[in-house]
Amino acid sequence: MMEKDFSLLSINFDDYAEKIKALAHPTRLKIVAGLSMKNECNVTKMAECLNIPQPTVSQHLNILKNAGIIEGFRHGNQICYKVVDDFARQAVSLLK
Amino acid sequence: MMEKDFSLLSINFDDYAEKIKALAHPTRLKIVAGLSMKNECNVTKMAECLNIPQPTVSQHLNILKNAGIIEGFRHGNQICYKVVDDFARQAVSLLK
DNA sequence: CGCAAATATTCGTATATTCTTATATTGGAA
DNA sequence: TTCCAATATAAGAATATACGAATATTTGCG
Repeated sequence: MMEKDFSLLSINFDDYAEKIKALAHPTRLKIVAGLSMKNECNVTKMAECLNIPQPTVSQHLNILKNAGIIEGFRHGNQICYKVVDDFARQAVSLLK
Repeated sequence: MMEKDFSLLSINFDDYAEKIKALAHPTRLKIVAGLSMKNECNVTKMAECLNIPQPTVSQHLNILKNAGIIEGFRHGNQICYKVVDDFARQAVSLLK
């Protein structure tokens, strides 16, 4: 099955699985969906909008960051996160 | 952030997260990618191609089935699985 | 410096996943 | 019916995840 599908051979399934795992949580999916519309957002605002504690948001952001999906940019006091991964952006754009 | 994005309000993030979680494993990703090219495949062949034990494959197939991503059709002795979920098909088509 | 706001980290516990091994079920053929 | 191949299920150990609570770090400002 797999050996003969040449087009699949170049895909790094481990890397994608890791990225997908980072997206596989309602809160993180909301964060990425929200960020890919808003362009960027700081942590406190996300925590308010999602109505969950700030440390929990930071933990989710860290998971997304480690997966290479988002990056944070400091603006003075606060840190604005934005989506930097094309696959994640495209995947989230499939949601409806 | 979230409240004002009307286009996000209709998305069921819990359902999608569950589906995405089912895809968030290298083996399951390979299975879905393989099936969406091959159209269908039985369990023994998948186990051979992926080089993993048959019970492990069955367990992964069960996870994908419970998430509504694949369905199995019995052909005599064996069961052929195929992808029946559009989101999963589209998501996997993003891999490269 | 010293304080307050924004964000990150740590830790403990509860729960979920993954994989292996062993066993059960189902269908076809002799 | 009996055997074999294909598939599924069960049980248990190891590992990973999730989340709340407490604490730490960083930055800007007076």
